[in-house]
Amino acid sequence: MTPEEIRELLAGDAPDVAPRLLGMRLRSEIGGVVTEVVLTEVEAYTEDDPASHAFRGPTGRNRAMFGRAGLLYVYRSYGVHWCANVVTGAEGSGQAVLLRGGKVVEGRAEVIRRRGRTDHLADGPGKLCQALGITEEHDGTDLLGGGPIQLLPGSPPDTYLATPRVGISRATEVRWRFVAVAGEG
DNA sequence: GAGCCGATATTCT
DNA sequence: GAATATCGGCTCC
Repeated sequence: MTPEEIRELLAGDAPDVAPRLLGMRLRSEIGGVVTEVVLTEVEAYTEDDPASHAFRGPTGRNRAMFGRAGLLYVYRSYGVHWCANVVTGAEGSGQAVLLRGGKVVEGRAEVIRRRGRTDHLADGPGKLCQALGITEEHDGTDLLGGGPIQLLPGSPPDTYLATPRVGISRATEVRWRFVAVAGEG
């Protein structure tokens, strides 16, 4: 799968794109140090979704969500953690897929150093960002343009679950959280 | 393992 | 002033 093919895939709607991100790899190269995870848990957020940051239109924080498919949207959660999303859909539509968790496959020693522990390295959105060193400086960067944060093809899981999303109070009935079950890499 | 709680930027009421 | 797309440390099983 080429970067062009991934971009084409990401131009679809977030709920369709999200499960296809499972098994793909997210790689970061910061200061010459490479760390990489395989994505195992994601959530879709769309333009007409009351739980989405884009629901009330563009703001200073969410402007990256309205860019072209394949951009990275980074926001601060609870004033403490960073969370990363892949922008999907047509430019200006305000969709994204939240990257909720992954499995470290490269640069494990560096991830342990960044996280300050040896377990639960990237099993949550804030942890995944800390593991890869993703911060506000990467907000709006292109994941398919050879930048420091890259989305690469991988092996899709054998199966995945679709469940309600986590940590939200509106539109809780849609099952737009996708979790890899087996063969995640 | 489950439940409580503090940290705190951005947005909304 | 309140809520939020969280996490880690603590307590009590």
